[in-house]
Amino acid sequence: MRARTHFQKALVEVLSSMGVDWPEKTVIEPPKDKKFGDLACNIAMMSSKALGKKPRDVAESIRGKLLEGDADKIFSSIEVAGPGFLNVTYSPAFWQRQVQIVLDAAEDFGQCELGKGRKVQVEFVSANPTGPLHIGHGRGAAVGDSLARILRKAGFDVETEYYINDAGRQMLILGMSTYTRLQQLLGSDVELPEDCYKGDYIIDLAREIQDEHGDALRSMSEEELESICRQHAMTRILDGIKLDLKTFRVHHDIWFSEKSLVDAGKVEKTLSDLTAKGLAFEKDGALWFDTERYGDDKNRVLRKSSGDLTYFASDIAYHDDKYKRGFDLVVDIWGADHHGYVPRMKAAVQALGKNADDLEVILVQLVNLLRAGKQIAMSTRSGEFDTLSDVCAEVGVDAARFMFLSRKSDSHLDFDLELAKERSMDNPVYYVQYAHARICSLKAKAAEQGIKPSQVDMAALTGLDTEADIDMLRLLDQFPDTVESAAKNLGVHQIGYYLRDVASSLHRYYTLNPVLTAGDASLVTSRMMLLEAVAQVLRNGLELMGVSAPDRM
RNA sequence: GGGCAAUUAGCUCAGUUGGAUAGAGCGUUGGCCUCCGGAGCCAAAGGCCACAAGUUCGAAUCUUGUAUUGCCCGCCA
Repeated sequence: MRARTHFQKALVEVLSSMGVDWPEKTVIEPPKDKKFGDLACNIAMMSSKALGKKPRDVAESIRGKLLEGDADKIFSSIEVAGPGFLNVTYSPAFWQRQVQIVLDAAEDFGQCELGKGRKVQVEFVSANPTGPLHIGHGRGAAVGDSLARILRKAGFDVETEYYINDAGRQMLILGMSTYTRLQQLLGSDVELPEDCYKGDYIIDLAREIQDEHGDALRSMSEEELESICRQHAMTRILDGIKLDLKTFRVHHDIWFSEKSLVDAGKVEKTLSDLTAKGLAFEKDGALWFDTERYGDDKNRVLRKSSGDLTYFASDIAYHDDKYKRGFDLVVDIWGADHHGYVPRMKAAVQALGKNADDLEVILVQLVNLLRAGKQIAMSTRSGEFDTLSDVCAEVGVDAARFMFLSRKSDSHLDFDLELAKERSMDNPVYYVQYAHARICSLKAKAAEQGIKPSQVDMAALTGLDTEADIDMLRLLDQFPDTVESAAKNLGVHQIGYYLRDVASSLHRYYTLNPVLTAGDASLVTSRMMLLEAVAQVLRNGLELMGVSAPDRM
């Protein structure tokens, strides 16, 4: 059993014997300072009012009952400290069993029950298929994909989705851009209209059409040509996006077409439903949604006086569709410049009969692309920007993903290409991977010497009794808590910080404690098993980030 | 003008239901290769958690105000 689980269970028993309910704000956590033991709990302060006694007195009586019930001497000490904290220290034997727990669970170690099978959808990237993915999309892709992995690990039933904006004006502009480029290739002296996409990739697409259809193009009508251009451009760009994401180890279960919503009449249906409920109304020739009643600054237009639908209208229909598919929680990952869009979307969700909390929006801040400290200018309009595939090709998928996940989503990220290639602590992906490779190297060497830890009796683990051993074990025991916390707070970056801690502990352990040359045979094998458990946790953590754990570097 | 977010060591950043003496990396300074991978380790210095009030046993964390910075504010997508 894990330490926190054990402690909580023991406390619940003691409290119920005292006739007190478990206080909601009770916290059990490893204290900042090791001298306060392995775990600290504030339960005496939390329940002192209900018992009508001083926190320290409550703590003392809880302590007594805990020790009474501890027949197997799992606790090596329980202390009352400060204002009434209960600090417990576990026996070495308890910690040594963690090796077995990790090795038995193997790739499932870290799994927890937080989600209880709740259905969650994570929708991310969803870039318009009008051009290749750039580095900003890459961050959203890394965050979304990693979040899905974490939520799965935390016991949620997760589905990932990409929403394809294939119905709006952007597609017309894309078609027009390609069409114009094609005209130019055919020798016509036309200018590219102002709002068109100017990237060179559009010229490539036009050239493909030229190669495919040849002289047949000259006999086609303008409508036919535009349609061919639009179709070809969208299909090819979407294929490119799918390929980029695959290379980036990002997976979407569902690719959902906006056009399919519109064609099925679901957008119109949603609008009439809102109108029927009295939430939408006509004004100045347009149809408005009364988002103000849900706290938005102002009401929003659903259908323009021109008759065109706004994006907001199809977004509402889209989210309605999501909930009708049975998701308990919907997570949307957006660029932070869309933060003003959150209140109206939350309003829409409530109008659909759900709670505002049934939609979580993660805002991903902009990425500053740098090279050796100097900013690289990015602009889709001029067509000069760094694509995700360029960045991956230069620094590698592992470094890119780790870098994207190295900050809270909602804070700006400086992505320095030179730094991402560097092999130093500035670039922790190598630090963490190196820790794993070191263990693998030891294992290989051990195998040469005929040491096979997997066959060793668990009793040998009693040799793991130094402070360094216990520190290591305690840290491994925190992995499931880290997963749970990352899932609960949708804080994807927490995994990377934890892994840096584990790697740091491993490097220290490795430097200060001889493993293969420890002398005593059972000590050698028990240390090998400890390191095997460390490697397992590193692998599991890196897997959550979508980063590889190489055996050799 | 209104709204959202941010402000923590020289730099880049962690710190989430309020907990004990505020942490990490980089950089700086000084050490560690007879030794399983030095892409490593150890140690030191470095802080008024932007500022000011408030809430309470206790505040980097919650409330209010101020300052600075970024972003958003269309019948755009």
